[in-house]
Amino acid sequence: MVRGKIQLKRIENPVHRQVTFCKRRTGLLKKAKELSVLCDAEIGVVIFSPQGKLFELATKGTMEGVIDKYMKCTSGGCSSSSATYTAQEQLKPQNHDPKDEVNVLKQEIEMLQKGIRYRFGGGEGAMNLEELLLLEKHLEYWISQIRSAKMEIMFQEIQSLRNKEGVLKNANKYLLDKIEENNNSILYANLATVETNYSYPLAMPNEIFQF
Amino acid sequence: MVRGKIQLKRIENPVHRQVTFCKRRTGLLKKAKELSVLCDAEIGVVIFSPQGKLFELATKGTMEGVIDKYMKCTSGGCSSSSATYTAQEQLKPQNHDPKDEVNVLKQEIEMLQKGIRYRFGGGEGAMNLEELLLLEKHLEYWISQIRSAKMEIMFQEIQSLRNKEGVLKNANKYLLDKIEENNNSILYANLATVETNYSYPLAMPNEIFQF
DNA sequence: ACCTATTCATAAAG
DNA sequence: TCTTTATGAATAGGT
Repeated sequence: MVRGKIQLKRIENPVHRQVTFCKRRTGLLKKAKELSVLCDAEIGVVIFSPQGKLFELATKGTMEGVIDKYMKCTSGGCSSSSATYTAQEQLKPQNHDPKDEVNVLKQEIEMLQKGIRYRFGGGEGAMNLEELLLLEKHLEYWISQIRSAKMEIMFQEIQSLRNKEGVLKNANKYLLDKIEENNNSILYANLATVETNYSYPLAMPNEIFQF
Repeated sequence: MVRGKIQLKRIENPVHRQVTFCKRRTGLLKKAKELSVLCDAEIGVVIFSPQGKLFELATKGTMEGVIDKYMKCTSGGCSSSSATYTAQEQLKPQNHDPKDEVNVLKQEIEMLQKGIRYRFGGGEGAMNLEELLLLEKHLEYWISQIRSAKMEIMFQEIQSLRNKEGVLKNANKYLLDKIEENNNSILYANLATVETNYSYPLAMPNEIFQF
């Protein structure tokens, strides 16, 4: 039985890790096959165990076919333009919603990283140092943008939770005072009835009721 | 709502198929990432939509790395560490305390960035492409490490605050109930004194003062 | 390997 | 595309 949410960290117990690897590997390949069949997609999955053992799945053909297609896509243009970004103002996103910004920037970085990997390998399209410096600066900038956008979202959440905490604490304080007040009323009510009928029998110290 | 078991065949309705593709693609990549993290496996996933659009995920490095490793595995034996991947191994910090890790990595990055700026500018110490590639990979890795360490800390804070919130809410609820109870007791106390003609003026139920 | 309480993923609808 | 919701599917931990 699943106890609590899973933690997204490396499983330290080697036995558990091995069992989980086996189960989830099966699950992953099953999901991949399902996606391929249901949606008519070509999918390649490669899994290396920590020991370096290979597990693979290629739907609609061979893994080599998938790799070839992948190479063509990353070099040519399955995804959108990989034009050079030179104008500084293009670096500054107009969008001011942090979440959108994160997604946009993630995509941009992904694209650029693809570009770098490809053109880095040599060949006619290889980049020179100047181009590389520019790209690196762009990447740095974009990474910092993503990070600060994420930070902003998380800080907002933390701030909001802290505010909630404050409100609740005040509410607690108020309620405690209220209870105190009520207790005094009870005490008072009883003492009052006592005093009017018995002259002095029960002058008990109030501290008894101080909690 | 899911109606019955899924049929493992191509979804004919194009809208449904597109939606399902989007959802399941996300799910598949998430599962792959989880498997990689939990079990320390290197995984590459390549998905081509029916329209030929590429979606990819490579854990622990680049897709090129995965493909290289795959090629080596399928051609020769799958025995682990080849020289290409020794650098990657060395990147893994042994330290598992997030805060220390952040500081260490920050310093390393700062140092490296200084080094890059210096050696990038040309002159006798200028780096060649290979060195730059290695450095870029290091930077990418370290930046991601810092980010995830930060994320972990912040998530912990958020979790802690959420817990606090829950505790305080429960406390509030409890206190409100208590007030209700006290109010009833006041009513009871008054009624009692009237009815018994003050024979036992102070036999008040202790529970009133139990907090 | 099997079981099952739980969490997770997701199809359909809004 | 997002959110919601009801339900099927995956799976962690035990046996």
